[in-house]
Amino acid sequence: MNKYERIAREVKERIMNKTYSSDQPIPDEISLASEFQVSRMTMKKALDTLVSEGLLIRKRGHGTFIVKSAYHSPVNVVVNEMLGLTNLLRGKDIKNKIIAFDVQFPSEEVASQLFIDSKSPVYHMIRLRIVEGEPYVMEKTYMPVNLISGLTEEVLYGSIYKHIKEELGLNIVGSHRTIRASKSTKMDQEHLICASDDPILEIEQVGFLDTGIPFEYSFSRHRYDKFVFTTVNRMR
Amino acid sequence: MNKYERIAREVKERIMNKTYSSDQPIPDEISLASEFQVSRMTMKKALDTLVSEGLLIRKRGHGTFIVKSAYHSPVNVVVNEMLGLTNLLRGKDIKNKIIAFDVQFPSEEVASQLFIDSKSPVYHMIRLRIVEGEPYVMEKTYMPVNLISGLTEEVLYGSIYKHIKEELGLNIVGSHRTIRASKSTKMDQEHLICASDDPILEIEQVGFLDTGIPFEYSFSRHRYDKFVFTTVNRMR
DNA sequence: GAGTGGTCTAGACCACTCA
DNA sequence: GAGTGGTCTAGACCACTCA
Repeated sequence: MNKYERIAREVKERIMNKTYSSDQPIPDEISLASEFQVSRMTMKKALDTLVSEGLLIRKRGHGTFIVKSAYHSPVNVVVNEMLGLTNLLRGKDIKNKIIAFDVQFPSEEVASQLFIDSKSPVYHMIRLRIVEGEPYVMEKTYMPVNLISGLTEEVLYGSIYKHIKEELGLNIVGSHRTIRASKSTKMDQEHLICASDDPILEIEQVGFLDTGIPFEYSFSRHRYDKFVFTTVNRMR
Repeated sequence: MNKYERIAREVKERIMNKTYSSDQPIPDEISLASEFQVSRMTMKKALDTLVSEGLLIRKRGHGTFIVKSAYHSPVNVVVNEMLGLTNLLRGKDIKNKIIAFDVQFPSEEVASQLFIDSKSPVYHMIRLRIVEGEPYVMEKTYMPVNLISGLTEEVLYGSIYKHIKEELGLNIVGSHRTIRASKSTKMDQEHLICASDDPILEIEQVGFLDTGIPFEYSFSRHRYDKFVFTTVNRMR
């Protein structure tokens, strides 16, 4: 582990166990750098990671303060969902039901999001993810055939992300997401077993690889009572 | 403007106008640092800001790549909503309707989120924000009276954030948010003029100051057809 | 082995805050 | 004026990737 990661972990521990009181600033960068025997830049980097996690606030000329609401909740639960549901809910019983699986030419929208042309085929998949016997989310996913090869029903019953990482050796690094509320459709009601007036939390996502190339365009429709999305927002 | 900001802006411009092709990595750090006549650390910092905006991907031993989907959408539209609706929709005609405005002792949940005790009074406000004549969002907000003083109906008709910044001289720096889909209530239907089966996109937020102290706990209920939330997600 | 980005150092100067 | 964090430098060593 890097120095700054180790130090960030230690400082976080001190915040959480109240070694540092939230009534006053934590020690200044120079003192901390000296205590941990690192350069000031490294100390700053350690603190910056805690700032981006929403635990600390820094103010030039003033000091570094603990964000009181940091004590509350495990923050950013959902940021890891990019790992794939299989990974996010590791240890739970997850079953997949395949509702659709075919290959097609992309619509204009799909081609545009995946940066491919309209004659380049895509996989089209709809899966229902069932967690501990309860329907959780229905995912409609498009992936370019020439990038993500070898998808089979067997893969779809397991983890597509695992296939991409382990079989294809590709690195998934991020996504752009749009989150919205939506009315439930007949199809939602049937598969997610929800009432006609139950809303749906929809996440539209373009996932990309470490080459910057998009590999998936998907719509995940979640039961409104089983899913929330959390973020930390920091102004400049 | 700092060097790294100026350089980030220039590189972003080059990405957008296709000076750098997305088919191959952009020039390496050392070449760029030399071109811009800065140290490598500063060049790295400039590129890191573009990575966090979702425009670039970096891969050790390999290079720095353009994220193709970056060309698409203006990313992170909503991150700035912390500025307050008045600021976000600057130039539009925004009217506020005050549905409730009183002072009360906080519930256990409110006291806990605001880190105050249950005998410390809070403002309780419900406002309907009307944009260009159309109801847009209904906000229920709690603020500690001993921190955010001087709220009046006049302030509520304008911008509370402006009051906090300009009259009280406090600095708003961030928030923790939870986003969910919700059924519409009778009250939503009445004020947001929506149908009984229209869903609501709800954002629960704890906002905090540069001292780390929470100053607001709010629930914003948005019409599902007028609001989406966008994020950039990056794995480590 | 050559090229890439990641981390780290030991300093410097500066902007901002408070007294 | 003393104390704080923000930026910047000119180097160093390293881990990773590809050929």
